[in-house]
Amino acid sequence: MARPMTFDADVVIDHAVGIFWRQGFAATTPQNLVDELGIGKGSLYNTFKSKHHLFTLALRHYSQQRMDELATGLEGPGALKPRLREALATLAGVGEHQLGCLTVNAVAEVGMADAAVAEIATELFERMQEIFRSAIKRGQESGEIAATRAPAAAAGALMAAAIGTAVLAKAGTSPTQLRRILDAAVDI
Amino acid sequence: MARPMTFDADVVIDHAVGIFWRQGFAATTPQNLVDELGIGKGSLYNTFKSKHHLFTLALRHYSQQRMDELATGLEGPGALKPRLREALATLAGVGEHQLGCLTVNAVAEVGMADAAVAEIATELFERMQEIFRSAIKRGQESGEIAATRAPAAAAGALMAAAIGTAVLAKAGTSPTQLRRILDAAVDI
DNA sequence: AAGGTTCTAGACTTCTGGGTACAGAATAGT
DNA sequence: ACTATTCTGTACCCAGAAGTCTAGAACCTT
Repeated sequence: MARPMTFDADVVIDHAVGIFWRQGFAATTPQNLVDELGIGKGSLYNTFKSKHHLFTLALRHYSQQRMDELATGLEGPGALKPRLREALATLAGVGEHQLGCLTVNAVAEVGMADAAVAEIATELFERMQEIFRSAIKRGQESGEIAATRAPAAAAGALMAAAIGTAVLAKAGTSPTQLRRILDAAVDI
Repeated sequence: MARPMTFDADVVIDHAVGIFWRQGFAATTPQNLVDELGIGKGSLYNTFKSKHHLFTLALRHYSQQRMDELATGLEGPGALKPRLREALATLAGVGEHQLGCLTVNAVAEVGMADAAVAEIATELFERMQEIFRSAIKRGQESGEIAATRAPAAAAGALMAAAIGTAVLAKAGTSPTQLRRILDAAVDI
């Protein structure tokens, strides 16, 4: 018994991800959002409360999507290393957008000063490490990776490499060089 | 035949590094700078032209300082690996400020959108990789590191690990965990 | 088809970021 | 001591960021 919303909030959040990704949080104005999302300011603030809140929603959406992608990308039979390489390259956006990782950007921009962002980022990093860890463990069981290495620490190193590569990608490092770095990182 | 400046520009720049490091570029207001630097707005804009220009000066100052530190830290005789570990930990600010790396933060915040920042960052990354590369080469000559590895690629991987660790540090990861990650990364 | 309710567009308001202008203070040379 | 010059501090300015408010549109129920 009331007028229904003319847009799908999830679609808008998904769209907002791209905007924040390109511009960062501070550099994105409400006007930017209104223009690009194609909804009015009233709807924006009615539905999402504030720019900051929309940002956290976008960040969370992005994190989950990325981690699901990573998990499925590493699963399945066959050689692990090429899968790892590909997964890292995808995470860092090598060769396509070169925008780095939204979460990494967010952490670097606001860091601990923003509790909500810090929490989402911490969650993502934990999940990422866990995904890497289990992949490494599987690799060790199949004999592809030396069993001498502690999976947790190696997973952490992989994660650090992924994050570092994302930053380098954003800084404009060439895809070929990024590939070489990833190859070296995966050869643990 | 004119009134002399009552402050040393280099000292102020050095001080500004800390402010930008803690708060980021966008989140730092001219008022912040005036308050913390202890100079008037007139002097600020007279001497440094704009907030952005001061930022680039601070960033450059920081980069050079950090890289000099890194280079001297890796020189000298003795085992290379502990030196590397220590150098990486210092770069990422493990256990002290945990603010990550100013340059990394800057890249993640503004990225390619700011040509000056991008240039300084690229320079720093190149120099960092070069320092790592020559250290690795020395390690190979002394037999501490397997000669099968390509120094350039390994240096890139080390750099990525350093950057990633800096981000993780800023995200609030515990020093002990960061140490473990660095240990794994250095064991290439 | 009428009414209650919720959504929408966008004009409007507030506030602050970033910077300028200017009056006065401190010097070195003469 | 006087002056030309450059520095300092502060009041001021303007644009735009973030958010509010309201008139009216769209829908569901009955």
